[in-house]
Amino acid sequence: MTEVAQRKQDKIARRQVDKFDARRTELAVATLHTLAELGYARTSLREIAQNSEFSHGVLHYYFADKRDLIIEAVRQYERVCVTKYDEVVAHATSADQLRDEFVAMFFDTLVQDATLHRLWYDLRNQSLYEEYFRADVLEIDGHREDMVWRVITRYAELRQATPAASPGTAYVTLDGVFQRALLHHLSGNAETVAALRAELPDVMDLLVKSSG
Amino acid sequence: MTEVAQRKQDKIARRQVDKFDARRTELAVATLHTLAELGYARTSLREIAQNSEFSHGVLHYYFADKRDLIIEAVRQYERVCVTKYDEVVAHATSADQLRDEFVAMFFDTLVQDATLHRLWYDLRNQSLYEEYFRADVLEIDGHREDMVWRVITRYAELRQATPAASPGTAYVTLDGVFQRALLHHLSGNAETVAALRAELPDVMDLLVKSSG
DNA sequence: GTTTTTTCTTGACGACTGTCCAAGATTTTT
DNA sequence: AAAAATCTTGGACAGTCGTCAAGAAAAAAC
Repeated sequence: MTEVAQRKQDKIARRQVDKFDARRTELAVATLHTLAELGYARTSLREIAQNSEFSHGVLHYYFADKRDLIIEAVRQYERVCVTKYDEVVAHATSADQLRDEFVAMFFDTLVQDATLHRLWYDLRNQSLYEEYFRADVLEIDGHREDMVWRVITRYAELRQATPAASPGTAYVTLDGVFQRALLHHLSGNAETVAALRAELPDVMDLLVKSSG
Repeated sequence: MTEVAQRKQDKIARRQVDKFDARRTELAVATLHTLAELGYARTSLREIAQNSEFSHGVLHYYFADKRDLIIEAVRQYERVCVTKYDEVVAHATSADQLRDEFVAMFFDTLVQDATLHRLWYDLRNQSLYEEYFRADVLEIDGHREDMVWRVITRYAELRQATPAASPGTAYVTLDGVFQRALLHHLSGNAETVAALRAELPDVMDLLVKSSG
């Protein structure tokens, strides 16, 4: 085969791979939405297919089995949800501003992306029972911790203070508040959510201490 | 009917009810263990029956349906797990002792009752998708918060300090540490668990402040 | 335009699910 | 000892599940 023909072949092969991957991603996104709506326990392949424009059989053309599909959906979640607060951090010029905008973003995504967030907690928990996507969960959890840490260190910096807790503690605290707010939001308990919102600035201040 | 005969009838009726309830409880406990082992998504009635000494048909004699059974299992969980730390609180005579024994108990139950704890988080999360046992979940969550608050207030008292956070914040923080420790424990990540253990005293101190 | 390759649909499979029920076993009451 | 009430079994039921394969449809290559 000539060099030119070889290059042409490669280009075709690459295009096919790209197309294949694009469809995989498309189906993984449909899976993500179905999971968010129904939860891990109630999501079937036929239901996923109905949330796409294909029939259920196609899923086994693009994925080895259900696990393979769910792993890909988890990775889609990662791409979506782990840089939410970075623009707030980059944009804020004072501690009060960062705090206020963080709180606003926190409760905005709580309401806006509630089903996606409950899916995250569902998946993290399922990984306690089945190992097959645990590695992805741990990776995402790490990225979430990093994101929280960027917020807290920047907040401390603007306050001319230092963090009062480790990255891990800061993460589980804010994540705990979020989990609780999500539970009460989905339970229709608006006043509890409002109380958590009013309290979140105090929680942030708890995580930094004034003196260096 | 004479008064005596009436009383006798009542006694019989009560005995029957007691027996019925005893069997219900027995089956609910078997359900709880099956759920802890397999998780909500993978627990079937036949599997539950196999973890008891009865056949699967009997479950519909004592419970209206699967939901009814799971609700009862959730309530069994509540009876088991929400007074763990009270003896530590009652027994401790110094802040250091309370802190050390709390940490010890914390990581003891983490390992000892790991499957039961992961079930709790699973059920709390399922209640974000289905409403039918959400009330029980919220009640249990409240009891867990109360328990944590008893620990923290007593710890602050012994330290001659006051709590630095609200009951809710204190709860989500310690519960967040626990969730994270559980995840890494079940992932076989012993050194991360050890790090969380080493850090837990600092987290407790974060939740109380020295000056009144 | 025809052949080849890729993509997708449809229907079937065996296994499993919650639910219900007829029948029998067991216990309690008379 | 007979009768009645209670308890338990095991199988049938209508669905649903993940998986797979044969063939239709579409796209690409020639």
